[in-house]
Amino acid sequence: MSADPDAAHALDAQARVLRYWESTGVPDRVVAGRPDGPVFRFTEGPPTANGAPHLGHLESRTLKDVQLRFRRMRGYRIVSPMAGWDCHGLPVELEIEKRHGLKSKKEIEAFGVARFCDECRRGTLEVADVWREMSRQLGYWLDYDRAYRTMDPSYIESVWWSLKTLFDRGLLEKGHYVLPYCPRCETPLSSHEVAQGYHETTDPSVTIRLRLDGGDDPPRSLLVWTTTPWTLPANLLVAARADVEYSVVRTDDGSEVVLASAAVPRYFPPDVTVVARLPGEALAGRTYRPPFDTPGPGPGRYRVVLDDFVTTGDGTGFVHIAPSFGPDDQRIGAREGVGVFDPLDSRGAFSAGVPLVGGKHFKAADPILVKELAARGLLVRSESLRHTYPFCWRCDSPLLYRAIDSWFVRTSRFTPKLVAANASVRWIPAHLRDGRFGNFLTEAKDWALSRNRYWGTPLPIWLCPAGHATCVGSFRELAERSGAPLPDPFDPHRETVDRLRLRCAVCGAEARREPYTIDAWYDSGSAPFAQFHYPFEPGPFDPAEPLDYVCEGIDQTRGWFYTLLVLAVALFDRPPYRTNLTTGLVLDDTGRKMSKSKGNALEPMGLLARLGGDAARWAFLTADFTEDLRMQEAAIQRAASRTLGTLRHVTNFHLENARPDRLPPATVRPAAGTALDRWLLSRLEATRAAVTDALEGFDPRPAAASVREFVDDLSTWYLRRSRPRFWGETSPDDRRAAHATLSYALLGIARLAAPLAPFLAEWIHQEVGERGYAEAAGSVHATPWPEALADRDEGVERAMDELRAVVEQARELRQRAGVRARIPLPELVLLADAARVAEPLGEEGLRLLAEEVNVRSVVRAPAAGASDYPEADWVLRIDDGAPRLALARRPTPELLEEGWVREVGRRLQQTRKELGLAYDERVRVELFAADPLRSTLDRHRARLARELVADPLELGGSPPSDDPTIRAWEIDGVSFSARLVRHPA
RNA sequence: GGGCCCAUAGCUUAGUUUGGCUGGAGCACCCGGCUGAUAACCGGGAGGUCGUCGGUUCAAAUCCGACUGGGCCCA
Repeated sequence: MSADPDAAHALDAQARVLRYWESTGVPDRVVAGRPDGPVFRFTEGPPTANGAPHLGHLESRTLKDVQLRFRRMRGYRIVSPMAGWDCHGLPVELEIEKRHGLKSKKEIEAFGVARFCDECRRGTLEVADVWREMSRQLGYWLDYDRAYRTMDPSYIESVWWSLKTLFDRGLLEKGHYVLPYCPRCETPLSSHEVAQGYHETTDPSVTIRLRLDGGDDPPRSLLVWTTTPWTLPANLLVAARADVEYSVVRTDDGSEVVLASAAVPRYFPPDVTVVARLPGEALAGRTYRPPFDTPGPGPGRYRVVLDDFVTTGDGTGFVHIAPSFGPDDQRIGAREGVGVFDPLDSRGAFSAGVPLVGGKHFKAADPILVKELAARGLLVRSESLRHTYPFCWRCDSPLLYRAIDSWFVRTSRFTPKLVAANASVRWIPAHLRDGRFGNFLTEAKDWALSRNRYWGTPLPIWLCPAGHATCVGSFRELAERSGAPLPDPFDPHRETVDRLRLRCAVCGAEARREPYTIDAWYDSGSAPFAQFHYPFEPGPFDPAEPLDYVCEGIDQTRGWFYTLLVLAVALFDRPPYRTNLTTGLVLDDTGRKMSKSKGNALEPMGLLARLGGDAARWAFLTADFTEDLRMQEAAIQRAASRTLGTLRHVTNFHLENARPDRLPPATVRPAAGTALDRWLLSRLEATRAAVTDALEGFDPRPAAASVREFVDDLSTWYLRRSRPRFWGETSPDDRRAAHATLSYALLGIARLAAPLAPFLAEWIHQEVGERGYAEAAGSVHATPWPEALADRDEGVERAMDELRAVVEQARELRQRAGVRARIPLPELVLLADAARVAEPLGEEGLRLLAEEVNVRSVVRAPAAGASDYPEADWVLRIDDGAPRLALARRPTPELLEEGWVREVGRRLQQTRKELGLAYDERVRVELFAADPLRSTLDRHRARLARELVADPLELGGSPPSDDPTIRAWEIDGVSFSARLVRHPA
């Protein structure tokens, strides 16, 4: 599967762990936490049930899982661990439309609403298995078997309850307002849906003139700029601004045009003749000839009105007003009493009666109308403009703003409460609270809730002929008001509820349902209570308590994070969540947004299959996930193998040593052993404290960093300096102490890393702990979070840091002395303040130094001076003018000889390894060297033979030439060679 | 037009909250060393206008202002 051996090991271990979890039911047992523990409130933001997961989902799910695993180990009960599915809305409808070739609502109605909804219901969870498998391979534990679904009758009933609550509080009302509208889907969208779909586009940018009525001589015209020529047939007014100065300019053809003085340079050369200047006020009330002769409403139209929304930043200082096609237009139209005129049908086509463009789609009308304006001499300038424009977030059609009947949640009535609730939320990163999200709140408009669609939670409102609205808050109420029992089972989607006629709650007349569904974002915002069928069934939902933790991508600030807030405040008068962790976007390695259409998307399932879940998690945990993240597979692999791979190797090393001798793991804190052991255990405890603090604070970055530092220390210092202890080269007791310390540290770090890298942690826990993957209770994820793993000894930690710094400096001295590391030198002297280095480690500290630097002895000499160490015999490290370290420059003849034996032995050991010999397997060795090396080796023949398990070890002067089985080396100008032959089995 | 975030070596980045010793580290590169777990590790080298300009200060990567570039969101 993967070419990388480290990834291959990780995948093997992961597969083993998954088999164990699944065969013993570990996740089922652990996922909800401790039943009697304190409650940790969480809700999984429901993904759209028919979209595939992308890398951003891996990121937020990693961050969710880390926190949930930590809380479980801390003894909390997770409310709730349920997965969730967002089943309703356009995404599903579009898929079904595509599948059946349906192109409009008319065709859907012909297809049959009941049949259509049925198809949607069946089509909604088709990708659930992919999500489940992604979670499995990422190690994201959720309860998928009891996942909540926004289309379930119980869920819908809870949503109805909440709608009725809003209705009774006067927060759910009908209005006729200009809204963003998708002509393809034939439905309005809410502002947070629109927010998902802005992108760059090119539109016409035309300036036309509108001839003013009256006796001007020469005739005067207003210059008007628009990027939506198709709205000109609906023009009813032109707006100017009272306090802006306008200029009357003479044009080449002798006529005069009026425009804001600030706009003159954009349209005319500097030497143009300005006939007059006047304030906008002076133009109020003037009438003009409309651009197109279309039958519009009432009197008062086609005149200049004043409004402060007019700016001169671009355009001409005159704004064409079509009250049906813009929020400001609507407001001004209403104020001026000209009503609205909407020549478009529900699909965005002009009605048949409109000249020139009758039956044409609004976008198709643009060029036709521009051409006509040109023909009539009204077109002053025609360009195109590149700008951002909203498109339908699902079907990508250009939206239009139009006045439409719609039901609203009156969020603008409680904006201050939204702001206050948000103020108490801990946002990570913190700037979102008052920045991007807070900014959005203060501008919050009413929430356009209703959708003119089919597959969604039906709006539970019935209208009687007198216009009284009856909102139904439960199935029981529905049955009572309809006067007949509901079918059993009852599925409250359009095909059933549309048929029901109710008794009006006000006048008792027959009421029909308002034929709308609701925004699917309302469904998902209801998840904290609706997943429990609140308030109809007893359950763990507490209306007084916010969620403790939510975590999603930044795109949810206008989506789920927002709807959670609105509903929590409107229904329960409290914040929705205490901590909100928001991730940035996941970008490709060149910093572009990943998208399937660009072909630059790293596909999450492939990534997981190649690298494993822990590697993917580690990449997200060690990066700054609050920023946009560039993801490169090679970088993920590198980051993961640096820490997780090293930890895996340390574990393997331990197992290779422990198993042949059946040394049991230390499951309780080992008794105080050597300084090195005490140091490692103190570091383990320091790591425990750091990881605990970080995860308590909901930020896993410092936790992952602490684990990485511990693994570095474990591998590059503890193990490196302890090796001979594990071979039993010290004493049996010391071997046991080293083994106990290492196994205890591995079991400890496994528990600390369990929330971060659950597969590796489980593997270590099982392998080192010798649990045999036998029972669910033995899982590392079922163990309590460690309270104290060892005694912290900061004195020892500091001392070891000092000692390691001295080692590095001594190595530098050795290099300056020009003596290879394998040749022992007689002495290292610690001078001045260095003489006190690592004192808490006692004699052992000096021994560690001696071994690591390869000197016979290390001595402290606080009182000595530089003159005691002449340069002929010593290399000195001098800091601030004073010598700190002195290293004897030359080996004695005996040390030199010993060093050469080690050099040769080392090369032969390497050859043994390359031949694939087991470390205790005998080998036939012929060694060739000239004097004086030959006689040196001869004197140490017995020792060499023992270390190499050589039988026999023969020594010759010069090798037979041209024998390809002979290996030759040269060190510092001295040559030797050898032939190793394995004994026949 | 408005809001928010970001900018440190070829790449990834620590340090910015609370101004203070020669701005650390990893990858890659060059030289050398070490290695019976390791794509590990160790020493040395090369590589930085800390985006630009200005201000505050004894002292600015850090605080303030303006600008440039990138990203996200809104209108």
